[in-house]
Amino acid sequence: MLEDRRLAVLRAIVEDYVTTHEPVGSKALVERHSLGVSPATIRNDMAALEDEGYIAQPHTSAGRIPTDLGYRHFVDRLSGIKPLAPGERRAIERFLAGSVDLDDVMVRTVRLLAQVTRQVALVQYPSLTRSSVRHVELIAISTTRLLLILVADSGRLEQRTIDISQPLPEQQLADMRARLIVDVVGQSFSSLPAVLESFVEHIDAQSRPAAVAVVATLLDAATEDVDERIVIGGTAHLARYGEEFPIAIQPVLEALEEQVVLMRLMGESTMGGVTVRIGQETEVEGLSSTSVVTTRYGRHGQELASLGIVGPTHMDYANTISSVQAVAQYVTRILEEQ
Amino acid sequence: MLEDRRLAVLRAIVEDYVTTHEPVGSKALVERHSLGVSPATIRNDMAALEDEGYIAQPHTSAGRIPTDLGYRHFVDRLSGIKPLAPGERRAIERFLAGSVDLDDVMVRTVRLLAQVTRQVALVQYPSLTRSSVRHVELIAISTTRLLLILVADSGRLEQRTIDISQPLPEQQLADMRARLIVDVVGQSFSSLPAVLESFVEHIDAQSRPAAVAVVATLLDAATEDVDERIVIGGTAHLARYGEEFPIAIQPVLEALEEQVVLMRLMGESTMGGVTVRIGQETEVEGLSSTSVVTTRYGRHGQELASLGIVGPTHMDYANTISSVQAVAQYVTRILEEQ
DNA sequence: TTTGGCACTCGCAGATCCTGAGTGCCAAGT
DNA sequence: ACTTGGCACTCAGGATCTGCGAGTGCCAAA
Repeated sequence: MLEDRRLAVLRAIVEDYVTTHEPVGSKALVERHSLGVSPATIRNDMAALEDEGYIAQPHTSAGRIPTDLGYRHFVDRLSGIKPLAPGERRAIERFLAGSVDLDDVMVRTVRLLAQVTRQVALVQYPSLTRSSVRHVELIAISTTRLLLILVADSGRLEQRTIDISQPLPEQQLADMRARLIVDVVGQSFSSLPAVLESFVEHIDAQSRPAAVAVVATLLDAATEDVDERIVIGGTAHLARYGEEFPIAIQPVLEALEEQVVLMRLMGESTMGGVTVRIGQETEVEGLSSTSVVTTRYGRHGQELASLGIVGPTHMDYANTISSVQAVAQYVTRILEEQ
Repeated sequence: MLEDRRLAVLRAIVEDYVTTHEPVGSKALVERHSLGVSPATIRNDMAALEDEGYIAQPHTSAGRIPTDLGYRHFVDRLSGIKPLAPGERRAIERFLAGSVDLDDVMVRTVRLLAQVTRQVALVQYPSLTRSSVRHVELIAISTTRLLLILVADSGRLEQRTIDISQPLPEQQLADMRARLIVDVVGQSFSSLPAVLESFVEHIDAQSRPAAVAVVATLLDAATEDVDERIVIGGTAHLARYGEEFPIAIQPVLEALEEQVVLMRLMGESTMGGVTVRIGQETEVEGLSSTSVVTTRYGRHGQELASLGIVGPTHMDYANTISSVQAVAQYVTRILEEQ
């Protein structure tokens, strides 16, 4: 009972702070929520909550604001995910429907996510290692230069140019291409090293050197996960707070330009469900006063990559979480149609 | 003589303001520059310059700051472009050298440009309409679905999926692909509508519907310039000023998210040389207190697209212009090597 | 045309004061 | 064992005031 009320108080504080962005006091709390007790009682509870580290005072004689821990508790106890309004669902669907290719899907998704959540949005390109080869193409663009194109079933395209020491006769190139297609199409990218192990041996001794170069380049492209691409959008939303709140935008923008940081944020998502990292939990210097909400999206049950948002710790978690989840679902659906 | 000194004063004011970011007064001016006259004289000149609209006072009893017009005059009279330091040149070269594909070149370029100029950098992907077709590929990904891949000689890749009403026999697909390659490879994208006019007629009546769909999609992809992609980097530099100066970052960030705005900025560059748009000249609401410096880059003498930076009007124009130009030159070189 | 002199303006920084929201604690009430 | 009204206390933020000094415009003399 007593515990119950305390949690109700914490919840009320978070809710009020999220909407007003101002420290919330005991009196305001009882007025805005029907807690059925007097301010003095609330004050006792607040003192307790402060001792436990869920809320804090910016200074004496100001109201309380939730700490990272406070938000964490609030988020963990978030009952069900709010379903989106039908209008919103339709808007999302329409927004994504006209995409012509993967780049287009990514760009539209990031814009959509930024717009719906009114936060900075991040969308990671589908990982190659989790995709399969839809097609591979080998083209001569000069006598000593080949162009290798990889098409993933997720729609991702990769290209590499390959310098070969000696010209490769047309027929040999055609053979190699055919052989490559047979060996590789339909295989998962992660299995390519094994699949291609003996590739070179089946090639004419004469064009072995070229084959070696091709295999090396292909494997390089297929496993290059370090360089995964991430699209960012809605950075203008950062400035919206910027002026008024203790969020210096510069460190945030700087963090968002660090590929490494982004990969960490997007990569660590737990499988299934939505991951919320609050304040310090992001473990990124510049993001210590922001929260990161991510989830995975996929294709035919396979999880391909992550998307999510970055916003101030005092965001509307309930709505944000459901929006992120909804967008992920729709992207999944769109990708399956492609 | 008198005119000469006035211009020297304007120049001095711009230079001082650019370094200190504080209104500059007559006394400080004579101290920092060897103008050989007294402050009182300078004051007269300043009054004249103010009448002509080159400088302004934020308030009575403060120094003067240059107006857009003042910067414009200063920039127009910028003698020669400063060459970069050899160290800088080498750094640029090294930075770009390791690129594996076009995406990589674009991303590296935007980072480089942001880093060198310490401003927000913009890089536009090579325009399709100004490129030629290096290769075209047509792949069946299901019985009623084709994948069309276009490779531009600039390294750009485009893909489209095509739904066909009836399955297309393998041989027919191969024929169409071969025919397409013969007709299209080496042609400029802008000539494709003419080149493909009679394509359908040379195709078996049986697979005409598919051919029609393919041609339509191909032309659609080839002429879709509205949707040109632009990479942005270094937005964190905006915040560097942000707090201290009358640049509200939000409108700038918002402007940078508008595809239309970006296209206008990048598109209007005059051929050859560097374009500088100062303040209001950008003709973009949110960018009225920023300047935009752009230039074109290309490949084998052909201008493909633009790159440039966005920064506060009080930037170091001399250095910025030469950096932008230098980066454009190196990108051009790198693209030619690919 | 330049220059020194001089009165004038006005933004800014610092100091001071005041108000009110919000607290913690205590003693009384249930 | 909680809850509650009362009360003294704290302190951030806004309002007001003041003095300083940078910088100006103008004028008369060189």
